[in-house]
Amino acid sequence: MNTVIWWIRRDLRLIDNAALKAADPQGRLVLPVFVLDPVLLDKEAPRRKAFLIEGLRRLADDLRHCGSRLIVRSGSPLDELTRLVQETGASAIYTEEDYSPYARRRDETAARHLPLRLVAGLTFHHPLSVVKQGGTPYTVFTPFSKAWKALSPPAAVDELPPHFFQPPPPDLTSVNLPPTEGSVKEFPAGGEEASRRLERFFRSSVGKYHLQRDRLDLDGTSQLSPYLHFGMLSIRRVIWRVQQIIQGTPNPQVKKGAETWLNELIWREFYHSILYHFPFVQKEAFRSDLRRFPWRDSALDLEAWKYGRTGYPVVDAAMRQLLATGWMHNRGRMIAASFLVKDLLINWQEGERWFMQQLVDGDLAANNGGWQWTAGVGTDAAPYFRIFNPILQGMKFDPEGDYIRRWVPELAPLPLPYVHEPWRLTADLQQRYGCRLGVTYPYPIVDHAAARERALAAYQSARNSA
DNA sequence: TGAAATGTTGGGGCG
DNA sequence: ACGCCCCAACATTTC
Repeated sequence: MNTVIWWIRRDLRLIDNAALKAADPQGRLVLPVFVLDPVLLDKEAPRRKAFLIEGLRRLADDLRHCGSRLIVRSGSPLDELTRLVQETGASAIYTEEDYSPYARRRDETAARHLPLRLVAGLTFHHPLSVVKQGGTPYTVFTPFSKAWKALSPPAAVDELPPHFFQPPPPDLTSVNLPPTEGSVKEFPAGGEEASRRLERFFRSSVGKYHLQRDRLDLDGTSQLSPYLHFGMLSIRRVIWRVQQIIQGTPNPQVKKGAETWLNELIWREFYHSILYHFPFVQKEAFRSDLRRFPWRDSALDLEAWKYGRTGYPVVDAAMRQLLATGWMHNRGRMIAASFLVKDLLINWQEGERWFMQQLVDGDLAANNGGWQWTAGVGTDAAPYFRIFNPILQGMKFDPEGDYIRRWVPELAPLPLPYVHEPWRLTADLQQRYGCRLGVTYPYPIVDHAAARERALAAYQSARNSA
């Protein structure tokens, strides 16, 4: 019987998996293989590693139920796959194409030595198919999204996993998955959980998404990003479903919410496309005129930001949510990022690195794109003078202060105006609420009004000297 | 996917 | 009744 390998990387699912389908488990002996690559895993953030390993366990269970077995190997993918092809006589290796720079180098090398078949699936539309006349890529979101929407969608989705696999030969060795040190309790891994969340989001939140998505104190977002990052959920299936809602709903509110959410998914597609076409953004700013910039070098301020001790409640709440859960509300990401870059004037790449170390959904394309956007150095970036006021952002998107109280417990007793501006507490009030400024909660590490002027001046001079 | 500064308007208090 | 001023509310411009 013809034997092929399904090389699993960021597509940890059986439902609607294009690479798996191309491997054809109904017609051939498909060997599901995951290679623990030390180049990737040794520097992977602990939380993402735990999420990945747990996801592999779930996938192994799912495969067992389909009569198969997950083969896990450890080492360089090229070596391990070469060995597997020799051991099994596999005629082809099917795998989902990954657009990140390391993955592309790895796969190019593998393709020179092995019968590698790359199958699209990481994004709904391949970055090469959303391009301008003449084939040049878009660098501005709105025209990108227009072109994206004008494309005809890929083939229909498989809503069920393949029922039956040929079992791999029993003597084929597989290493144990490493033990996971502390799972991510807010995000149980696996396709089943991902599907449950998708259905819950469609049932209860998508219709209000446009109204609630920016509210830090509400659960208005889908929280699907970790699952999409590792392909525990098919982006194709997700987008199919949301398009069905947009076209099928008689309710204009639901339609609006679904359209707004789809737009966010298109941002994901956009940043994957940017990374694909401009891989250098991993290392430097997209805009060459802002690559040399007078960033401040303050280890102390950076630490205060990382651990939620800036003295600005909404920033600290967001940073502590990240530290505690591995996830941060999107509005929080923008506020915290703006604060690091504009108020502290610290290099956006420091923030990018910290987010990647902490986020369970950390994704090179999306995280890098978001940071470059905030810093105003990327494609279609926020203008340099767009500086978030952390107090106003807090009052607007956490109107009752509940998000702050949840993540910054020392501010929990404070009533409304003070929870956003604790530095305004008089000595008497500090006494009453058990909040001692400079002791239980820090004074602001910068004055926002002054920091704003400083940032404007720095960006002005960088523009002038470029 | 901002915010602050500046400009404009119009209602009301008041001499 | 009238004109003047104040200022809130809104609009526009600027960073």
